[in-house]
Amino acid sequence: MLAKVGGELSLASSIHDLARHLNISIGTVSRALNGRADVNAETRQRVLDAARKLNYSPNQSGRSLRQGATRSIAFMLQPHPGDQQYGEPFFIPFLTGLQARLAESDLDLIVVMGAPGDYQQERLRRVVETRRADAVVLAWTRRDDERIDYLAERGFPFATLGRSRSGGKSYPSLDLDFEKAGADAVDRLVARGHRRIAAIRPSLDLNFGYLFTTGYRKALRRHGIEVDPGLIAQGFINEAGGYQVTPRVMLAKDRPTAIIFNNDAMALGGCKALAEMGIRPGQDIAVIVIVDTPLCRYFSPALTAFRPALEPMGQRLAEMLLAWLPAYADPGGPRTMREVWPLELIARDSD
Amino acid sequence: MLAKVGGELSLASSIHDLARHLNISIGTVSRALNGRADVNAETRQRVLDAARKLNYSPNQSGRSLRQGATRSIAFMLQPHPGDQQYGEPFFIPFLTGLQARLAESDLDLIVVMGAPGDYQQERLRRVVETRRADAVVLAWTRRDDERIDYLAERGFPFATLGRSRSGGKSYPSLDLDFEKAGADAVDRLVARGHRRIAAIRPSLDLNFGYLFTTGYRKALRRHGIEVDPGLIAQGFINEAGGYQVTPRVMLAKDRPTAIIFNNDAMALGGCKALAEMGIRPGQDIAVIVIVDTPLCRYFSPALTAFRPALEPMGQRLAEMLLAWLPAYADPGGPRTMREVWPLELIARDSD
DNA sequence: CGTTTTTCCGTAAACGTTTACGACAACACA
DNA sequence: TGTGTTGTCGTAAACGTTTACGGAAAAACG
Repeated sequence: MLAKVGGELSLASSIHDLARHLNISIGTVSRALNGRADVNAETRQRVLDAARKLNYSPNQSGRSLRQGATRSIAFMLQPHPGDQQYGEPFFIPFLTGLQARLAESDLDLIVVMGAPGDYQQERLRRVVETRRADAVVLAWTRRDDERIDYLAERGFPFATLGRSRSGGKSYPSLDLDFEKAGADAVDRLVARGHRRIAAIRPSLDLNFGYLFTTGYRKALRRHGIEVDPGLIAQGFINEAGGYQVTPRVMLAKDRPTAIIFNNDAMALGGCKALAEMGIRPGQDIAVIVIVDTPLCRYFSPALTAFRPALEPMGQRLAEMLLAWLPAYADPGGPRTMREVWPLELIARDSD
Repeated sequence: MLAKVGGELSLASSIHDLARHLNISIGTVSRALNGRADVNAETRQRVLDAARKLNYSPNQSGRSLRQGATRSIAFMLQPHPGDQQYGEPFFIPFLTGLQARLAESDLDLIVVMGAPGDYQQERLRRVVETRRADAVVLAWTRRDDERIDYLAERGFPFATLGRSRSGGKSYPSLDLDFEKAGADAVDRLVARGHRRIAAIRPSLDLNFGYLFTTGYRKALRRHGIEVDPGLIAQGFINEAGGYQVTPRVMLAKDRPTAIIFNNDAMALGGCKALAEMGIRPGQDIAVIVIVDTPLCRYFSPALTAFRPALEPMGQRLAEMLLAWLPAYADPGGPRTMREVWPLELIARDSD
């Protein structure tokens, strides 16, 4: 039963309409709807029925204002400088999980993207200061991340996908064990007889690049292999980066017999460069990718890669974040500070 | 100057604080901030200065409630049934453009994703009925799209990325000319001597799949080539779909000498299948992809593909949508109904 | 039957804005 | 001087909720 107002279909039916229709007060309607105890069972049923019939659902702006909570979480997708369009298939399943869990608690997901090179300080401020979201989720944390400093100082709730060096602050974070993956990749290659192993990675400023490199170096040393700086190359975290940079390690005095890519996009670009040099992954050189995507599986040859459980991670981080929000979780409940998830090796044909 | 309240850092400073601090009324403060004419120039300056000093920005919930507008737009990312995780690198640049333009008008972007197979009717209803967004952007429109019917019937503002068959409704939409791209691909292949041209596409229910197929068929007939159903295969719009389905057309009595893929992901899967059959794209068979991504460029051989201008499209659709929203545009301004953008051929090495 | 407790509901304030309205002073004009 | 106009600002209502509080009726208890 939508009211016709001035010839236009009125979308809104307010709690007042409902109350008037039922001949009871709006207070009672609200209490009935929100499952409060002090309302007669029969009354509640009548309210529920009427709400369904009148197609009523509470106006979110009204609720937000009254409760001081917007029921939405902002996800800050910070592009890496130098990154181009496309990219980030990585985030889609993560976001799927995140959004699914938030939706369960009736929370919306606001996505804030920045222009490349924009470090989002401004956009973040806007979200925080205008109270557009109850909390934010940060992705692609940097080793020193000013966003974290800002939020922590403000006391604004947040969670991060990825770790950061900034110490002393307490907030939920979820990360992948890039260090172990880097080490595992080396172990696997060494076990297969490789000694000259190259690494293609993004800026160390991106914490996962740093972690990966750390694992790579440690494992090499553990095997008594000297780390050759000529076998480590840094590029933009995309196809172009891998393409540009891979030839450098291949032109080292003593050619590597294996390459570890920190990223599927870099691997794709790198393999392109290899192909142009007449070098075939899986035959002439071993290739391992740290973050698996469908690309790795369907590339020819299929690329051995370390797979993250992205969708469950999204769900989990939402869970962790909610536990920190007094409005949505009981304050006494358990609150997890940080979790580091493993990457699962998917052995394929490239190494 | 943040006020300490009960030992906790108070994030909010309301318009009342500002007014008290300046010894003027909140009405004047509001008018000054919103650039109304009836406020003294000096007073306005004082307000602006104080707002900056006190770090004030208006609470969005309060504004929303009063103005009846949430200043946010919801983007519905509807997964195709059968689609898996990852996927949709396509949407990232589109979203980047969309969000950039919305941010210019101080609008936020809410992203609503659905579980695979979930047609989002429910999620859409929630957004509309709880007034969480002022408008909705639909993606991956289907030939008959119930979401469009729902929104149009409700009179809720929306725009679509992609066309739909549903007639008589007026709303802004932006689409790519898949029909022309399909035809152009055929033309190009025919010009290069091909007569047996296969097409790998998703369900015809997805409108772009339908449009592509239409263009493909028309062009073939125009060249006097009979359309062979055995050369058309339908699969899920992802790598697995292309992989599963491509062998079917290759096993036709009279083998195709060229394949057009409707999608980069399907192309990747298809090329994998081809590789396993010992068929090399660019040498043993010509391959063209309709929607270009970095994958096409960095694949070996680089895939000839039709490229969309995704980021500008995102901006444009935001623009078109805003023109339809009385709250954000002057009602007399020009309103565009539908635009169809071309896909640019990027000739590479696969055909 | 009187008192206390419980059950249920209405009243009204509050959240932070924006804005219609009116008031007042200053100014212009005749 | 009287009247009209303009410029500036304060007052208060309104947006749609939730919730603290109190009150009336019903139930429980002695």
